[in-house]
Amino acid sequence: MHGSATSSSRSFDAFARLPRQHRAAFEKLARRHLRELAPRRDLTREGDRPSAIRLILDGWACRYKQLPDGRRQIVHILLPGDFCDACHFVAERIDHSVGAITRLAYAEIPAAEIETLITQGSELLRTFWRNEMIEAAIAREWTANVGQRTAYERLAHLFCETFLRLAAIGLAEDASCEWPLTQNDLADATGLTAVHVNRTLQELRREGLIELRGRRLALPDPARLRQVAEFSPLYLHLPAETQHLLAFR
Amino acid sequence: MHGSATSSSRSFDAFARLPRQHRAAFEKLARRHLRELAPRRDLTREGDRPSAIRLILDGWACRYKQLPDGRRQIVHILLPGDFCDACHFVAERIDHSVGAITRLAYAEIPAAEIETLITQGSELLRTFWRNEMIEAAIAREWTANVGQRTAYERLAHLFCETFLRLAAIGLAEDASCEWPLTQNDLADATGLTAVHVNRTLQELRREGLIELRGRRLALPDPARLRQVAEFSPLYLHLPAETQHLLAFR
DNA sequence: CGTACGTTTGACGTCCTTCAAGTTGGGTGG
DNA sequence: CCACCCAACTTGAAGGACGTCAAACGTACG
Repeated sequence: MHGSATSSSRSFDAFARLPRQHRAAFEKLARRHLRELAPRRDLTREGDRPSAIRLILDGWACRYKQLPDGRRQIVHILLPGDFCDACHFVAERIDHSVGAITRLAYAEIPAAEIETLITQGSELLRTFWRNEMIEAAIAREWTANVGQRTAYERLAHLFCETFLRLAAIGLAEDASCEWPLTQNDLADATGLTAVHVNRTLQELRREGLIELRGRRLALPDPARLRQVAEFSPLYLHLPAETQHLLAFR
Repeated sequence: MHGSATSSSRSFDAFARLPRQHRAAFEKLARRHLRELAPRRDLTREGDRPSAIRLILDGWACRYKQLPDGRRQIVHILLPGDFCDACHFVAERIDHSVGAITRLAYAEIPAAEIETLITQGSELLRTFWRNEMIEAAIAREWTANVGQRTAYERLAHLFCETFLRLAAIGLAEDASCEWPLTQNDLADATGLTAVHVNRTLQELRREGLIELRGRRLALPDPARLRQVAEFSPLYLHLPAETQHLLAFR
């Protein structure tokens, strides 16, 4: 049972990262612009003109780039509470696609409404800027991940990052979380083939670093996983109070 | 002769990307805060607290991430006119390092001075946001580059991107430009070894796609290079009037 | 209950790495 | 002006991580 559109949305606040004075207004707007999307459908296609700001309320999505010859690279995983096209005011065209991994619930807030909020103070602009900064930071880490680490380390790193991000928004209990990504998705995210991902996952299992079946991931030994991955969470720029989660600090 | 601190700074305007109403003020500030740095020195180290906004006036630098065991990944190349720590207001700690490739001339503008400018209008905030968005876009493209392309395509792509960025700021003539990166740097930027970079460069030369010696790069057949690299410049978000440069549109 | 999708396995090939040894060339000092 | 030096570049041989191809197996869902 992956994140159905309603099951997990109770446990966290998708608006928590917005400036305090805009939260209520934003939530009200969101309620008027709710949308849903089936798994494996595209939210955004490369070349689209941004026309609204979308906030993911429930489910997983991914940013990906597709080369002309079909090779696909997932470059970011979007989780509940993430903005998905916050570049409305600063880009003419979107340079990548966004695809739903699970069933998705999101709010699609028209540009004009955001514009109004922005005129009331620069906090929102800073929030979007900060969002963009964090995405850039994660993208840089992914470049390093794919460029420098072995398959084994690469997968370990992806598990660390995603698990910690989930934990930070309250979507992980004890040491386990949902895991809707297929081995194909993992391959596209790590620059490997599905076959090699499969063999490497088996190795991670054999070493007692992950348990993974039935769309669910557990991390029996987070400290060692983190060490294997050479994972350091600084680049996620998580709020201080979430830094202590599990062995991840 | 790479970009010495003064040689090439005449030909372009480092402040061109700033909002019109702030350009003059910015330039004045910059003149009061000029700095230089020797090649191969670090401008910023991972973990630093951002304390000023730096604008590169002349020379090349790079953002890079270093794993605990020494492996290094260059994740972005910084050229004249680029901001180097525009994250002052949105990050507690910097999550990567910035190193000078050539001798560097830059302006280091204290945070407080920027803060003053920002209170005069939201244009500057949007500019920084847009900057961050473009860096994120480039970082995503690099992830795809390292994750999906072969060594041959990867290097071709890096040449396309960097050449076009240089051309867009007037630092490329006919079809050639400075090229201060060593084969070691290229290796760190592409996730390859220096040995394999060397062999792959020879192949690119043999195919008539690049000429590279004495810190200078020429692209005899940009259209074919672009095709080999599957390069599409959308993600650079260059102003429309630069899109036509050479065969790159 | 069948079908489609995801996962697993095996054999084999290759792109890229590793290691180790030259060679070239720009810069510096005698 | 030549000798020297060091970094950058080049070359070869051998090995390994990961890719490709093809088939079989498991499992969720209509």
